[in-house]
Amino acid sequence: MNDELLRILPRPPEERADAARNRVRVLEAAGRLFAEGGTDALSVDAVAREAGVGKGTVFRRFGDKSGLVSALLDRKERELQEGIVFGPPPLGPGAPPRERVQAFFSAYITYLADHLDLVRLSETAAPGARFRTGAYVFWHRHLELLCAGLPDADHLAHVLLGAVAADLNTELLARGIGWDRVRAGVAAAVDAHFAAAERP
Amino acid sequence: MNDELLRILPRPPEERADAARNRVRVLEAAGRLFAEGGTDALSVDAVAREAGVGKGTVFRRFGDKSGLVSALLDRKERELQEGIVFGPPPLGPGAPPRERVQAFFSAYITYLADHLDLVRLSETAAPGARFRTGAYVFWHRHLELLCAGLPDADHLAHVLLGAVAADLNTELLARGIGWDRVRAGVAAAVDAHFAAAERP
DNA sequence: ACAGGAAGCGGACCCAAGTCCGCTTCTCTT
DNA sequence: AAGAGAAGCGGACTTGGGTCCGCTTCCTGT
Repeated sequence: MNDELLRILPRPPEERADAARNRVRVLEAAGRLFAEGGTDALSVDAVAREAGVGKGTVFRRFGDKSGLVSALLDRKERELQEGIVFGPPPLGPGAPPRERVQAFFSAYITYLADHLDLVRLSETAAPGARFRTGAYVFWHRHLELLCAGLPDADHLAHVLLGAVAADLNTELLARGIGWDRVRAGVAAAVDAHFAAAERP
Repeated sequence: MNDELLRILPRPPEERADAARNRVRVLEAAGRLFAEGGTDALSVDAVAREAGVGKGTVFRRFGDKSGLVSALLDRKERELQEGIVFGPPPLGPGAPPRERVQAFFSAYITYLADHLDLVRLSETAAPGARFRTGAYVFWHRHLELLCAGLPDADHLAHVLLGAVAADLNTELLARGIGWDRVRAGVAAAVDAHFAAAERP
């Protein structure tokens, strides 16, 4: 009967065994290379060689370099995402929108500060890559919902996310604007928008 | 006597004749190629070939591809810059800061909409290129001065400029968010910040 | 006019991302 | 157990940005 069900309802196409094996090989290789040599060591060729796999395989698995790096970041991103969906307020559900937005940016900036190089790589490896990652879509949607009361929440969410773009903040860091000022600045921007909407 | 002066005060190193000739050749070639085939046709190799010049020459003149494209945009940028420095209010001097900021973004968005592809190329050709162009420095300084009364004008100026980044707006356009909504959204952001500062 | 040195020139070369395609491996079906 | 077809594999190849360096052109001082 189990067999019957399986035949009748062929499960969504699963990853083949060799494919799955190579996925973890590549990811482990990439992690190793990054740990040793930073983003400079992360050429696709080098990753493929270290993983003992052909270059084509890497691209087949991850689409492009940006996808590979995103996959590397996936675990950390998920932590944040779970905190948003299931965690305690103010990051999780339960607090008023304004506080949740503040909590999100505070947490995101921590995440960004911890992984700036990789995030930057994942956002700039291909032009426009930033906006197509699952993560971006998630953050945007989250903010859009929280800003539902404000004018054009869709656009506003994009603009707010622009303030935590990796290449901008790499530049700010280089110019001596530290994470404390970034935190304060972003918080001020969020407050400004919510305050504007709260008034007649 | 003219000769004397010239000898005593050797003018700042001028561009050599052949160099100047090649600069205009390259720029004209690039303009031609772009007019015909858009940004896709703008590979450095193609530009060099069209200009009848070696590839190395292009890089020597313009530094990198981003620099070449910036040079293409230079004329249009200057118009805006002159309007800011010498033109009539509210874009030029004389109007209150808030209105000047609004006027700037309005004008900038018009410029951006007219040259989105080229601006995008100049901002993304090299990672971080955006922040190093003379134009960006100019816009940033302008905004920073106008926002002098607000908290952390330096950071704020960067964040506001983030809202008119070319790759973001390319994406917004693709998602059906038109220039009218961008205009409104940016104007709202500016207003929110100024309003926040005007209150106790 | 000319000599010397700086500035410029060009194209071969390098590196890294991404594509292609003939071959191999897996998995499903009977 | 075996055959067939899909999925995956790998590495040669393409493309495009950027560097290098021996040669040429220009400008300056005499």
